[in-house]
Amino acid sequence: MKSKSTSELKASIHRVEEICKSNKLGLTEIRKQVFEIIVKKNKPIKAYEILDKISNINNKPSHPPTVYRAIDFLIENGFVHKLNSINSFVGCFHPKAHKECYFLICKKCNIYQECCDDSLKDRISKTAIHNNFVISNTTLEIEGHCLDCSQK
Amino acid sequence: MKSKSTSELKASIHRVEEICKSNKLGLTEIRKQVFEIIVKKNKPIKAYEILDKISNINNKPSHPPTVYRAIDFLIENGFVHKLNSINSFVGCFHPKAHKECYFLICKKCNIYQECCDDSLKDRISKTAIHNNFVISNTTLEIEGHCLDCSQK
DNA sequence: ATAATATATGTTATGTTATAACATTGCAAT
DNA sequence: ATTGCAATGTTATAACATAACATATATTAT
Ligand SMILES: [Zn+2]
Ligand SMILES: [Zn+2]
Ligand SMILES: [Zn+2]
Ligand SMILES: [Zn+2]
Repeated sequence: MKSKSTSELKASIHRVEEICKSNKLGLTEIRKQVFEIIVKKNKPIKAYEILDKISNINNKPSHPPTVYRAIDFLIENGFVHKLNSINSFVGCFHPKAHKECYFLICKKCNIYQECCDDSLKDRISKTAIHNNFVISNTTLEIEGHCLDCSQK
Repeated sequence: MKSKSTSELKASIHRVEEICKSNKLGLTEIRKQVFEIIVKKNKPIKAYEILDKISNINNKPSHPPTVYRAIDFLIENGFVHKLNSINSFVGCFHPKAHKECYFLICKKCNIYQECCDDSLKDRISKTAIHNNFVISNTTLEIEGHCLDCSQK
């Protein structure tokens, strides 16, 4: 459950800029700010915490729709994920590389780990097929304690 | 994605009563009412819909804490699951038989299917072990369309 | 360049989901 | 009877999210 280095964070931001440029996606100032806030936090972050930070950065109060719209854009384009079990958002460090990924979330220190496991994806899609079910979205979130926190 | 018959629903309610009796769990009137409302709905149900129904049943307004407390009791004892991706609750039809189960949720007709798949559980727990992670709770929710709805 | 169009943001208000805090009740053990 | 405990009632508010409409900014067509 390693945390991200500064260079990884910068690379992540740069990658999003590139993807938006080449796909003609409007990465506006607000959307960029929201993405940066999310990846720099490096832990699951809540919408209203983002709202506070945006307000501070721009020296004027922003409002919930501003933040939620930016989040929607980022999620739609695979740059950010929502963790439904904790109403929080995290940056994706391998956008466009996956459809389903899953998350280990430490309840104590709030650190998280995004994982991709093809065999897990396979099992899930086999189950879906077996049930004649067409998947549009998968939520797989594992809450518990990371090594550090479970040893304390 | 078959729906439950009346007898299955009754059996489910009866089973909870038995489990509570033998485990000395206080299945109070309100808790029982909430459980019945959830299983009879037979689709994911929202807390405030339960609240309305409880108020009607008892001919007096109930309040959110009443419902949320009952839900907490039912979840703690494995009788009910929360679907985090849609802020809704469903009855469990095999309580005590599992730790992790997962859900196929149709976005259109709102029907759901609870599944248990040992190989899936195994994969998840292997990932957790590999990451030195101690699981306390797993959320696996698959949204999409059921056979009927994807054919329409 | 100008107008038309689409996209994004600002703003106000409100809807939805969930919990904190404290009072009251009912019941069982001493 | 008194204490203790578990559950519920009650009031208020916290936390999360969106509807609706106004305004601004960027793109495109003329
Ligand atoms: Zn991702
Ligand atoms: Zn931790
Ligand atoms: Zn279950
Ligand atoms: Zn359906």
